[in-house]
Amino acid sequence: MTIGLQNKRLGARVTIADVSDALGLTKSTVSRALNQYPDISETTRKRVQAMADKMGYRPLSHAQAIRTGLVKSLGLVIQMADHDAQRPFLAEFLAGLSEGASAAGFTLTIATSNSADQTLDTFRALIADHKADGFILQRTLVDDARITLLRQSQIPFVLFGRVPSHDDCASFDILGEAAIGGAVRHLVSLGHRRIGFINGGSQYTYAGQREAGYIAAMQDAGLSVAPDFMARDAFTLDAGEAAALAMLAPKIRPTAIICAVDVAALGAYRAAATLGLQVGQDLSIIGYDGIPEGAHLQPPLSTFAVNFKQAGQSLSSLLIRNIQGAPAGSLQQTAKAHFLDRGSVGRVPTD
Amino acid sequence: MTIGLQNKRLGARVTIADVSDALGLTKSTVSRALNQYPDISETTRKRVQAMADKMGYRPLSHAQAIRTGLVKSLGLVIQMADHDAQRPFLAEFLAGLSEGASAAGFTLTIATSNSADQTLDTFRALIADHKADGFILQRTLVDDARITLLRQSQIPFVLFGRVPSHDDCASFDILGEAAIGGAVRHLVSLGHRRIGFINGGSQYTYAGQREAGYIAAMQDAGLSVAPDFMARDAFTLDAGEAAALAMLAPKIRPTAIICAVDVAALGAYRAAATLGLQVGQDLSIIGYDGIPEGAHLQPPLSTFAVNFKQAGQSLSSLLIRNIQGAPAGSLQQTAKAHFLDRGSVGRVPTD
DNA sequence: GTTCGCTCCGAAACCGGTTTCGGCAAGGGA
DNA sequence: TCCCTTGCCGAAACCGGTTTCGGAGCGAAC
Repeated sequence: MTIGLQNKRLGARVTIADVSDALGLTKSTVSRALNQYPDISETTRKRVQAMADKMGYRPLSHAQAIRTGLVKSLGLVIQMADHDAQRPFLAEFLAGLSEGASAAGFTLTIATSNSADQTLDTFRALIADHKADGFILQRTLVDDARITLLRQSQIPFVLFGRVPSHDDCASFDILGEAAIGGAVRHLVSLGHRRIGFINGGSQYTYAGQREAGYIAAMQDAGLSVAPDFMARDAFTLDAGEAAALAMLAPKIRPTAIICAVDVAALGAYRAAATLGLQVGQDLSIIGYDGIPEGAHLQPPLSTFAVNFKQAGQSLSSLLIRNIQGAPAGSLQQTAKAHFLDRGSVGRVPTD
Repeated sequence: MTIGLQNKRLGARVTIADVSDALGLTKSTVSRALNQYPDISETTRKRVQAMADKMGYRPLSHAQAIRTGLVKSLGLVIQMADHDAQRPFLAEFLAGLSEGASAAGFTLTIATSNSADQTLDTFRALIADHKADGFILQRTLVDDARITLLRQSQIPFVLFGRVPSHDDCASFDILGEAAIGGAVRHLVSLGHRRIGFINGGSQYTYAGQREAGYIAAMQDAGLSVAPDFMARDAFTLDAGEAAALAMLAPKIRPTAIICAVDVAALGAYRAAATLGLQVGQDLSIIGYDGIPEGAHLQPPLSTFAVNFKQAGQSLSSLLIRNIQGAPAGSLQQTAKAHFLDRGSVGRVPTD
């Protein structure tokens, strides 16, 4: 009999009650069957599953949420900043996050903010309204208030980056230290011995890692790490230009400069032009990030590209596992940046 | 007495029952009071509101959703494409959408797709699971399957663009025809009479509008619209270069070229360089979109910039009004692109 | 003094699921 | 044969809200 289906208006959603009515079972049995409860016989489990598929039943996630507490959504708060190297890759990053999320039946809830304070407020609001089961934190800071907030709220989260003071968090990161170390070794193999390093914003965790990679590789090569050959907090074109100019001004100057962020490398190109140095010949430059502008430079910038789509996928998959109960400490992954050798690197000039 | 609060564990969410208990009222009264029902006295309404504020009560949107049918979320499906001029502005666009949404208590649910077919599947999934109350459709097509799908699903949506065959939809759009028309008039005022036009992808609705703006302004100025001076479907750098080369090859060639999209203008720069033409002197070029690369060209590209943040805000606000019952036909807004006069335009060359 | 009509709130059903609890029937051991 | 598990499902409570319905209380009209 199809009693109970009669009063349904056409095109209305098929509920769990519709499925149970069609089978002559109760809602509870159907629910437990679909959720793999052990006290349902294999026979009826398959029967229920088949009927649910046939009728096109899809549970309403927000109806489930009120009992289970899971809204099946991942949260991302994008903080607007002028100088954000990840900006050109936002689409790829979102694509990765989205694919990783939807593969597990999760969706992506995003919000934006204009300042660090507003970011925290946004997090508080999203948490209070339980808009997401967990959050992705990109651009991690050495001292990151978001982590503190999420920790005390006991909400799952995953870091895009590694934070030394919170090394037990779930995280995914690109091995910046390995990339920069590789850059040093590559330059050394081309005969360079005076290699400068222009770092990015010290407040970000990546800066410490890339600097450590630089120093370690220099020491391994038996090269001195001269303070004059190191700059910090250059995460804009202008700052990169200024740092490069300062580094290149003395008589004894580097024959190669590694920039922790591509935008700083753009500034280094300008500095080279100002000083009449030919990039790739008189001065080798290696960047990091793989921003589109780098490809249009003359010569094109050799740099380390990051696969942001892959990063997004890994992050959402890690976060979902954390939400489903896996301990955060066991959810840590890393990947390598990919070197794009495009022309701004050459043998050490013979003078 | 605080009976009923005792068995609450610390830090647990404050529910509507907690509020009603604290006031000695029932859940239903509190609910109706907070939702401005007319059958609640002003006195108790204020009393309830005050207590709710004091206790920090915030209704769970997904708990409301199961009865009201509103999840208070706007959906956006981002289709990945290599040649998408809006890509660099995705962050601004999202910021606008997010601000407009959160101002009304809505959040943003986003998904990505890799093809038109997958986009439709994604929409179907989001609709089936009722993940959003309405959708934003950007990059509208002349023949847009998303519109058909959403129409027959009877889901609210708003277009970023105007679609002639669906002119009764809620929409926001930049007046591309006005921008291109303005470009023509500007060039005419500088003495140009042979003005070429390189259009973008014909499948997009913007192409028809910008072309119409070009033709109308040319005719208004008493200038002929030569077929040789018009190209279509150039939405990549290479295509723009090819179109510009073809247009500039004959003896009688345009002294100015208007490109419907900036990436095509990048190609036009290349073509000019190939032919030994100095941009801004021998050849004037005007673009449209305001992509970042344009600013780094020599000379910087004069182009029409779009305020994507504003667009996002308007779109989400229009969509929310539609969701709340306003007829789609009454929800149509337009805005103008902003001309950035940066150096790629000059007086007509005297030869 | 009834009756009528309002205003305002409580009781209870409802939304679409999940989860606890209890019980029936079949099977096994003593 | 009786009792005790065990497997399997139904009944009902529950989650956190919304909405319908009905009725108590009060003032005004007759």
